[in-house]
Amino acid sequence: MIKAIYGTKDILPFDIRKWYHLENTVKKVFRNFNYNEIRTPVFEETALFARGIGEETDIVSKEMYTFRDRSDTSITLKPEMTAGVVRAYIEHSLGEKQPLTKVFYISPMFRQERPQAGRLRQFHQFGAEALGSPSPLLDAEMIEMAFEILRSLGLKDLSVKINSLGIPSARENYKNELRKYLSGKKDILTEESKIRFEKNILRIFDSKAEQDQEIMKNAPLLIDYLDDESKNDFEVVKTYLKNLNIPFEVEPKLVRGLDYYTKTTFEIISGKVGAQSSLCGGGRYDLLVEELGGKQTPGVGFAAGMERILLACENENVLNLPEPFIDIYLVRIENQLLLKVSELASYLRKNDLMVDYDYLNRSVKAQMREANKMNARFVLFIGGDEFKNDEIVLKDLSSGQQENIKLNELNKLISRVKNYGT
RNA sequence: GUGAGUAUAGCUCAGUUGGUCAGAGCACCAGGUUGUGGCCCUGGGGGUCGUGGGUUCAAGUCCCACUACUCACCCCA
Repeated sequence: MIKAIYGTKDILPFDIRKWYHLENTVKKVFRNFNYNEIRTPVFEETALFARGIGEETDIVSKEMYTFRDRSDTSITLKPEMTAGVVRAYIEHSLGEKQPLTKVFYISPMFRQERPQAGRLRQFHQFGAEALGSPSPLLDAEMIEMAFEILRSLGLKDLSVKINSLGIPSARENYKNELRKYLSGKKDILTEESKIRFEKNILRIFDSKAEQDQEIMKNAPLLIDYLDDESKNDFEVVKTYLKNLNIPFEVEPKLVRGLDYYTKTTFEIISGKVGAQSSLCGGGRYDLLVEELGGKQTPGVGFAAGMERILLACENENVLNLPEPFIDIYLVRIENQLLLKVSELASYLRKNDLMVDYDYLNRSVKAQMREANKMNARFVLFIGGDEFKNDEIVLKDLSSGQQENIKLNELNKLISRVKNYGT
């Protein structure tokens, strides 16, 4: 048997409602903030991600689905969306058409990691990017949108963590301080962290190993070494968040693993989804557009993991979706009336009703069971004496009441069905 | 890449120290007076117990290998 690729999941018909619900919530919130959707290809030239995300990052160095196509071009399935959005922004000169570009996306992403709860190899993210303004107002807006989406889904067990990484020169100064602090203690770090010491010293803060955490507890904090501008912007972000009643914690050890972040970074964590608790993360990236060959353009954005959010919704039991139903199930009393049934179904469907009927030549009883299972509001009987008198029988399944309707008065039937429950 | 755990019907799982152990519930199908559902009752289909070896008179039940899946590390959404 051929099975789905390791780390990929089918979204089956009875699960799709959850996805529609999530997607609709996402689109609604983004629309209210006037973000428009952008769709970029699922694959890009490998160089885009290598330059955008950073060669040394885990994503680029060991998690990308990279292959050569028949023209020997190195292609990569997108592991995140920001690089592609920025590429499109530059390629289509969006910055020339309007000073500020606000976009959102909903898309599958691909990373070859070991799957576990809340982590797949093909997974889905929604997110937003705002390009063209350095204003910390937009940083706060990103957090607000993400929080608003999660909140309107009904999630409660959330915590917002924010930090500032500062501008690169300030960060370099800080890294030197950190190197000084760690130089004498290097030997007691884990092997992993020794490598980080060389490659990306900030990431040592991410380590969950106790011995590392013990050492890092007293390490100098980036937030104390920020440049004045970053410090000021960070204060503005906090002021706005407070004003918006969004609870947050400053987490000085929050380090984003992508190279492009500057200044504000943030993360929203759920206490209900297992080890992969980060539902969304993002931050400012004022140097990325230039890095990818565009004009100097500040940007800020975030991405959220949809599987994780749905997991959180299930574990918090907040997804109270209405039962699916159909309007009418056509029950055929005599099998030779199939042609008439299909004609009626077609007519009713054209009148915007959800209609189904039996395709398996089953008994009336079986057809009724099927109607009940599909949560049909009405059943329409076709056949018998009534049909000989040009009538069909409409039955309201919740009350059990039936009424005969003339075949030339179908409008009456349609309005009856459409006014169900009113 | 590292570690741990699991693997019995479509799904969730029982199967005691190896000897009627191939089961239950749900789901599915058919019937319960010949044209009408939800509840209930009766019956039915469906599994070489992940795969391959081994131990034994006898193996879902013990041992080994392989494969798949799950969780965690790592990393991130």
